[in-house]
Amino acid sequence: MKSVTSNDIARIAGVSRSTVSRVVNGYPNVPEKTRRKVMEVIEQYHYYPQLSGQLLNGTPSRTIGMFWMARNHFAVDPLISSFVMNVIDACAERNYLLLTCTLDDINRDGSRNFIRKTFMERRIDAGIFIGATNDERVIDQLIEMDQIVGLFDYYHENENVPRRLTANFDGSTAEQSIDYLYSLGHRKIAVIDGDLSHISCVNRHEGYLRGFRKNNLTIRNKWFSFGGFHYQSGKDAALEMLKACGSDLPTAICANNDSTAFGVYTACRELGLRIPEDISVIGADGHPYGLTCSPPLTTFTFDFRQMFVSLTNRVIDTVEGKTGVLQDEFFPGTFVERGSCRNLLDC
Amino acid sequence: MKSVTSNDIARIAGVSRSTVSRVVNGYPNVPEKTRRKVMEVIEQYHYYPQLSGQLLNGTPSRTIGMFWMARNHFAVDPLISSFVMNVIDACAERNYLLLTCTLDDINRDGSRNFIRKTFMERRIDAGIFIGATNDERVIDQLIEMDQIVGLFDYYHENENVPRRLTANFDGSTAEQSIDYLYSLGHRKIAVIDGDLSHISCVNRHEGYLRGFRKNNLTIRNKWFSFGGFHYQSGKDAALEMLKACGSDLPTAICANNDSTAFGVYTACRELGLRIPEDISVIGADGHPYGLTCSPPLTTFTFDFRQMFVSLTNRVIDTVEGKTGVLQDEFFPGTFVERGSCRNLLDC
DNA sequence: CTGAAAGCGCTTACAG
DNA sequence: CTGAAAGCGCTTACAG
Repeated sequence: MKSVTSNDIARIAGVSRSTVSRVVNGYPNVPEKTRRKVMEVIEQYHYYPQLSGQLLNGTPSRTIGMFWMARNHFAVDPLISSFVMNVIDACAERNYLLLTCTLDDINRDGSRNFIRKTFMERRIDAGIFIGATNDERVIDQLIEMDQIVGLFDYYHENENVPRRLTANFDGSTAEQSIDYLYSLGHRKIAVIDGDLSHISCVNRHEGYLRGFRKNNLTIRNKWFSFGGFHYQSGKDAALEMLKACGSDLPTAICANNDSTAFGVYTACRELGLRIPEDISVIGADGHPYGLTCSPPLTTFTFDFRQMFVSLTNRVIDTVEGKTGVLQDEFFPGTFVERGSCRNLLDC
Repeated sequence: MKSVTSNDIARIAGVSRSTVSRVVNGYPNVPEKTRRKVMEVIEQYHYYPQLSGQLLNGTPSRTIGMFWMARNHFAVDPLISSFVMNVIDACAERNYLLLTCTLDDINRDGSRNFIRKTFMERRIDAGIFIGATNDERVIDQLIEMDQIVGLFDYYHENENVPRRLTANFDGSTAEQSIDYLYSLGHRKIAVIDGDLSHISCVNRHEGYLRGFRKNNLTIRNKWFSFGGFHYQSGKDAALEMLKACGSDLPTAICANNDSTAFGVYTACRELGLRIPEDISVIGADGHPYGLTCSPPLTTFTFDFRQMFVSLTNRVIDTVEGKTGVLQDEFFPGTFVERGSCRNLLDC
């Protein structure tokens, strides 16, 4: 089916293509009578201007990109899956579309090229990245190429880099985790760190260290172990760490995030350790499973909806040339005491 | 920054735009030496052909649309949020992008117009719909306009409508729910139906009725109540129904889906009814919360990842002109017995 | 093997 | 208020 063009509408309505364009774009210099005549034909023939012609004339695409730096990996996690819905909603509220894809392996040049291509093709007015490591060079390249980039959990030494918007976790929750456990009488505290190529994990790592020092706690190497972001890595790291401890077990474990904490739960169960009777666990994120797991997980919740809605709006503000847009934003965690930490002072 | 065009590349490489185009598109009739020369210039200047020019010549956009028939509504549900990640992954595997948006109110003409516009602008090669009601007329309009449409949970009287691909639930799980409860000795069974403007809910409703008839159970009006898709509607419907029952309570409740079942849990808790001691509950879907809620929910699980990956692939196959694509697919549920149904015959 | 030319559908000064 | 014309960046017959 040949689609109807502005030429067809112009011919049928008895005007020029210029006038059709003026009507479509709502320009004021068209008398009401002409406007009505043209609109009637447009509606009758279901005319919609094609994107290609508009793009060619520099009209913005009103589309935001969203790039996931891994594939077949996020759908299993309800928390991470919700991120994209938040961004979709936020875009839609501003009358933008979201164009998104997962990258199969960001370390392949093909993936980086694909990202650059999506920007340079002018498919999108800006792009948001999830899961970019601290040293991802494609980010810098895009900024150099004058592209607008939004980053979730991304390292930056310099604030206020033009066209770069960030949303990050306030890392002080890690220190507060140690304080809290200390206040419950815990002195032998282990840590399951996350993947330190992500800034949130680095910040939390340093927060744990501050907490240890502040409370004069011994930092034992064998109680520090490195996980990732996810359930399985938390489970593996906890199993390895707890087995290596022999009988000299920690009384509490700080997990880098809630998904990791759920892995710690499983590891403890496999080793016959009860939570919180034998060992306490504290997480960070506010994963929905934390409410219903057994025992419910004590953690710090973050308002992810707010984080993504704000980031998306700041990206769109920048696209639209607004000034004074807040470029770098840190979001605080809220402590939620549930049932996974034992008070040793009650004994 | 003025972006570099095929004209620039042609000039610098000392060839014509035609040759640049041939190199970019990998046509065979370019000698290796010319190809290398042009590729060098392309890489040096970071040249990427703009979408607008290609679109204008009829090149497909390699983009699939995904429309959510409600806004600010899905992010709260981890099951529904995962749908989009599955589609994103499936598109990415085929080297397609996903363009998606939520509609604020499908009953406004503006929303329908926005959908038509997104297709007609040629932004997308096809579109997938989530949450369309049985009688959504924009679907028929799109098919009439030769667009390719993928539908999740959508009614159809006629099979094999050209360019229409569907993914639906096998509705027999509802009948099996009744059979199962009957086998446990339940005779007083209530039903919380879903929103009957969605075909899955209609099919389940009819399945329940078949189950009642088959097992010679009385269908009492006051035990049939109508919820929606979500937690709150399930809770409200259950509260109303249970209060109306007075002392003549059902021994079991079939919830249209798991989210509704969780609402039933809350309603029962508020009324001081224990599950499964006082009342049994069975759901359908395989919601992740069903594993960790208390008691774990007996349900029928569906392989949503498979449903969405298959639907996406069939849509893309159709876009690419493959023949013999399976148009209408039903997916079976798998019974998973957990802890929410009591065996009355054990007493 | 390769270039000149036409054309895809739109918008925007420009001229009237 | 409105039309003719130029131009946006690409691809594709066509001619050589």
